[in-house]
Amino acid sequence: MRDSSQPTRERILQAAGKLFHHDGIRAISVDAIAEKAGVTKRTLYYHFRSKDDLIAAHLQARDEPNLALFKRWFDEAEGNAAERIAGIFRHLAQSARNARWKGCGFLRTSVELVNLPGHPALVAARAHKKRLEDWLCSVLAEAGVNGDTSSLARQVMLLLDGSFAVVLLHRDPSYMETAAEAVVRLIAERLPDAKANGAARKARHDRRDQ
Amino acid sequence: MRDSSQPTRERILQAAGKLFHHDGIRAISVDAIAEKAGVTKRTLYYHFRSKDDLIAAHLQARDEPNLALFKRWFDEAEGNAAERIAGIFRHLAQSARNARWKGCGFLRTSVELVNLPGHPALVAARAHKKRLEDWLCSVLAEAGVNGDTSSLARQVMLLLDGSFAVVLLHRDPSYMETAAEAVVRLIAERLPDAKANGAARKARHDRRDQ
DNA sequence: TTGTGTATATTCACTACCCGGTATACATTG
DNA sequence: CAATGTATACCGGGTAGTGAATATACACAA
Repeated sequence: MRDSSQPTRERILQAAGKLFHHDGIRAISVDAIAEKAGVTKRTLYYHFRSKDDLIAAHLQARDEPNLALFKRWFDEAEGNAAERIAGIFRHLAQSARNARWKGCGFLRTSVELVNLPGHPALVAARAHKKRLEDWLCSVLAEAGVNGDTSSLARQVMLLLDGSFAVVLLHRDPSYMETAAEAVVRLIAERLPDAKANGAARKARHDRRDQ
Repeated sequence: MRDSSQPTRERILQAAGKLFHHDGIRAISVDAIAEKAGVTKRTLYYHFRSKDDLIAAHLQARDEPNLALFKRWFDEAEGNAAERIAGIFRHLAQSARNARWKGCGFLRTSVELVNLPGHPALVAARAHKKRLEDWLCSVLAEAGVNGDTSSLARQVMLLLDGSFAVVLLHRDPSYMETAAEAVVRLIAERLPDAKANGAARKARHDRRDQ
């Protein structure tokens, strides 16, 4: 593929990203995206086979950067694993205070396409969430969490996606602080370096029994 | 309003409910609703001022029954408050195993209307979720939960709406069992009748200090 | 260097259709 | 008659997607 083709495709994806995020994929027309990108609709259809293809490509393009952002927030946070994961939620709360914040594009897309089971964008959305959950699972395992780390990672995902949904509905970012508290409570007592904590001692004891 | 007007209006609402739930509000046309209800579009517009009005009326009509269902699931469950709230999640998991299950209509509507901030349906959706959270809060308070019951109710709501979102995305009801586990862990250690539990003893001790 | 073929990239104008909502006339009932 | 419903037929506007022509860039031959 030629170099000069990249910018145009990128510009279309960027324009689509902004508009999709702001109004939702069904509310935005192909014409609006083309206009925002400064190209003709016909050019858009040269780079993408259909609107559905464009939606899928948009989510695929967001996968990596989104994951990287979460990892950066985790890396930059201080404290044990529980506190650092909670840090992600606090960063999210900060983002959600911006009026333009519109929740999670992957989640929203999966809702908007609920009646199209095989849609490629749904596949991309699921893959993204799965990758995030797997990363959380590995982080918890590395932190030496007792018991079933994959179950704990799923609980964190429930709180994360719950935050996206609830904050979008109520437009109240404080729910993300609430989620952060829950995350700490669920993880902290399972960490090996929990000090003088009855529950943690009991957990370690249980594990020794097996 | 006349008696004979009620069935027609009801039939329209019921048809709209089924179609909205199955495909989403933006994917369903007014014509489709009218046809499903067995009336002409003009009749529909006699009973409802606009499609937006119909959407809002639909959510308002679902508010009470939905709440009642959750309360019934709670009442019919056995065990302490934590177990009975977890019972709601297990009932939800059972529902979600049905292929026709499509998540929470209130949540989905709030996503589909994200670009229309003042939409009456959004008001209805928020009111419903608030009512549910308030009910949870009162249930927790009656169970004698230690500490901040409203914060705990918010955590349960995060897990509930997180379940709706995640299960809809992955089409995997087992996440609701995971949520049930998290609910039990978050609530149980705060219950006054927790036996020989170090964490619970600590919680009671903290409260005595204040 | 100049001409020519070819793949890439883009534009304008267009179709066929579906959408929410309505004007108007007709029916039923008290 | 008058109020409440219902039916047909229609409107303006927006939708995803396309046909045909054109512009650009570059390889290669004369």
